[in-house]
Amino acid sequence: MADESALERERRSKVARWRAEGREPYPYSFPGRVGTDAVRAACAALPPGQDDPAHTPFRVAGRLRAIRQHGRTAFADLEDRAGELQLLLRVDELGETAYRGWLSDLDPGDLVGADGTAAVSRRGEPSLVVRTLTLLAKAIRPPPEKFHGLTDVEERIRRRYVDLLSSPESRALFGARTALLGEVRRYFDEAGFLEVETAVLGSVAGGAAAAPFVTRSNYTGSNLQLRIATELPLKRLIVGGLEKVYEIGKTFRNEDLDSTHSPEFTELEAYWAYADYHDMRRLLEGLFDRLSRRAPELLPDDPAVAKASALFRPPFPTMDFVEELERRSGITDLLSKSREELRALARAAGSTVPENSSSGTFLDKLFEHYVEPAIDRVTFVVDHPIATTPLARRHRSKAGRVERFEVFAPGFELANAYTELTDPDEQEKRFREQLGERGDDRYAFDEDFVEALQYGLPPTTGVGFGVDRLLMGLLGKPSIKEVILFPLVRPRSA
RNA sequence: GGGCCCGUAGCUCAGCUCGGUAGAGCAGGCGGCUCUUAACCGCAAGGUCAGGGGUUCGAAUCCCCUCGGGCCCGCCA
Repeated sequence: MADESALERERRSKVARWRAEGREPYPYSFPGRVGTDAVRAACAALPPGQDDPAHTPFRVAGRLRAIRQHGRTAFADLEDRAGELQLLLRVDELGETAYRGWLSDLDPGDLVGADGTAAVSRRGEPSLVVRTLTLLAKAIRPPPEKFHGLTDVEERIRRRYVDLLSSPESRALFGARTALLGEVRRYFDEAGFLEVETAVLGSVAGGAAAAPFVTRSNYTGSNLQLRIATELPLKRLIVGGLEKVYEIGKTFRNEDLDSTHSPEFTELEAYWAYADYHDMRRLLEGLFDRLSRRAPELLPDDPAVAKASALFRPPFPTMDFVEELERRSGITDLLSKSREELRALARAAGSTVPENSSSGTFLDKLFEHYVEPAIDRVTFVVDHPIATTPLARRHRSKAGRVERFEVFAPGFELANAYTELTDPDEQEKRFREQLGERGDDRYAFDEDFVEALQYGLPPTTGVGFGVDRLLMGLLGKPSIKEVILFPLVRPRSA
């Protein structure tokens, strides 16, 4: 890569030639252009082989994808965000000198503007008969091969811009991501939730069990952590009387990247005062229903999307965590098992989690082993044992359980919701229990949060879910990297 | 952290099993062609075979190490 390729030399010499002729290969602007869809629309009324008799002028701009020369006529495909449009270059329109000049100076990948009139080719392709071309930026590097594009996963991630410029499908996918996020926002807004932004940097990352990224503040002279969840600040806002809040933002966990985990991911959490987890379930079901209808509209050409998003249409099956686990594993009386017994059962199921893990971890491992592989549709798993989380409220009728549900898609967990624990004294006790059982200082005891609860947290339900995973599920993508524009990669070796 | 697999021209790939000194398509160059759309036809050009080391008369090919990536497992919500 140190030496530029012969291709680049060739393209640079074209830039030099351009400048030598007093023309700017990288102009400042190109006002007045319309989308290629406007020209296609004007072509809709024309029969094959016909130029627009009114000669209505159009100005378009975009990237050249392919150039097909036929001696005294040539075709070029111009692509903008609205789609692709065929440019028709004729010696008769441009004159011999200009025609030859353009064909020798232009390459696939160049950004060009074109002025001309609508026409439909004899083969029926909507086209623009070009009167004037303008070079808007010369591409020194050639685009990927026109048919296969960029296929190497690493290259698609490291140079996402090349993936995007060469793949309309990729652009459509990330466009759909933004549109679906907009749909999520509208849904929560319409339901009366206030979108808020809480701090990414703080002295203690809490609300989940995960290793944080640590950074340093020059101002305070102390270490700061990047948030691992937004749960605790959002509940403080409920204490503050905001009643219904949600946040969509990046959350950071200092872990490996794999097909369902990314060290930085987009999380949505929502908290709703005076409601419980049954209400939250209904709210989420409505959201899933809406997204499952929207996704195939956004990507109508992808059959995988239609199939995957159909899984997000209600009604959803419900699984009782304890009953389902007992049924599938043959274990009886699960809730009365000691930590040692749970550890032995987890080991027997093939788990290698450390000796000193908590009861909750062993229960999670058992569920993961016996139940998760059997989940083949979007499923609500409900009423987990208390030991699995310190933040959910005890179940009002099932002993030894909390009011919690998790949503599972085939292959991964999507969402986690509770009727929140609001009693400050029990919250403090539960924090201490987890801390004591695990002896792990990553479960930082957030005293200020307990103090906030002492001012009074109304009855509240809350949910958190990974937006990237939701998109994977809706769009049928097997890897989280497919739905994140710039996933973390190691630096390339020197 | 463990296992398996991959890295060849700007891009997409073949060659590696069984060692003999690198091949195609696209893109680019030159020439031809007034309706193509993965346009077509002809000619010429294009390579630190990821990097380093080893075995060998000879290494893209076999062995070892390093880097980057993929998949699975582990860890981690």
